[in-house]
Amino acid sequence: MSNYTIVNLVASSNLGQTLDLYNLAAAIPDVEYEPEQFPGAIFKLKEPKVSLLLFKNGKIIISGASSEKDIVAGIKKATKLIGEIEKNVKIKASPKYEIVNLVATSSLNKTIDLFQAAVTLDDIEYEPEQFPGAIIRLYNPKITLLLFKNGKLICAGAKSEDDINKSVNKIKKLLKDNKSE
Amino acid sequence: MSNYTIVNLVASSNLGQTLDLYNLAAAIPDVEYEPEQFPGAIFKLKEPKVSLLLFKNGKIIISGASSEKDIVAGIKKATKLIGEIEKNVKIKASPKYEIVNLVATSSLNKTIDLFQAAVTLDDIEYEPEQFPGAIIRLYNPKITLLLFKNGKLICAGAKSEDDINKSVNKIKKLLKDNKSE
DNA sequence: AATCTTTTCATTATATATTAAATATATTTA
DNA sequence: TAAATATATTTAATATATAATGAAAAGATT
Repeated sequence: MSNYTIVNLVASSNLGQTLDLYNLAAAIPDVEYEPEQFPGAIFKLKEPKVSLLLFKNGKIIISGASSEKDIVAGIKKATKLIGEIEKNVKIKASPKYEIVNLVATSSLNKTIDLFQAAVTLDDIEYEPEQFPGAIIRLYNPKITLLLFKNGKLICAGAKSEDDINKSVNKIKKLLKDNKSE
Repeated sequence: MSNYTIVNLVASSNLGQTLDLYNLAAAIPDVEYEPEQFPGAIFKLKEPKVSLLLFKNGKIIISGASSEKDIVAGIKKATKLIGEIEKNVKIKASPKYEIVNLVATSSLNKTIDLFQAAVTLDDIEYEPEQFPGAIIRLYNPKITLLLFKNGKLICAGAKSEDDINKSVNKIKKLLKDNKSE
């Protein structure tokens, strides 16, 4: 089992009702809507601290949570506030949603020679001038890792915690012999 | 007496002989000369770690030292290396030089409300969007201070340590009543 | 059919911005 | 033609921006 910390969850859901985004933005101070800039309205909640993207067709995206609990709480709270304006929108006890992206941090607990890693591994990009971390792509599970020379890493694109576990274990194995002075 | 740390000394001196900068750059690897870019040649020493600007007329500028000892050592070492190329240049036991700028850091040991300082003091500029520190100009001695909200400050433009002492004491007095929450 | 727009989050390194001073060139402004 | 600014060197302080990753959504643009 690997050690990691989930730092961001992104989920999609559907309110099942069309939304009048202009109306919502006018009625709720925390809703920003600039259709010229982006077709979705932005709804920022303080507690739980998550951001929602609201679309005309009722689909929504929730991001910024670090647990599924906050995803659910965020959907419920937003639904409640939206429901006060748009009468057709109802709060559900167990809103359906799908986790589309999970971002986590972890550490190999040793410094890494990224130049060496760049020649040892296959799907790795390392351009220190452009970005200080190396970009490693794994294909099963399909996730992308950002690896830094102090051994800290970011795992992005996971659909489940199992994906994170597998990829952290995989990269640990791949870099078992990486030695930095 | 105030607490401060000298972080940079700039001094000017004169070798008393004209220099062939092209020749020096060709003979000494650490001398860079690009007349299109700057009329002086740049001579970087590792020990002591100082940089010298060499001009055709023999005048030189030494910067990067944190003590006069390093200024003297830097002039002697550079003179020796230059003397091996330019035979007229001689090493002096006590080279003459003038300290033209002294930069020091210090601290008021308390956080400062820079917005409040900006309205309380006279010759102060504070534009946080542009630079996080406030710029304070003192006229006797004529030095400029950069003051940060954590109380740390930089004193630039001093000709002597006495100038630093006086200005740090002065700003301490001026900000005696500045209270930050 | 791609790519851009926006939101979130961790990570790290680098760049920017500012100050003073001397030096000596070129360029720009008045 | 005189004065001012640009070039380059050094040094501390600090805040902010950038770079890159992934994913969904629905528009506009290429």
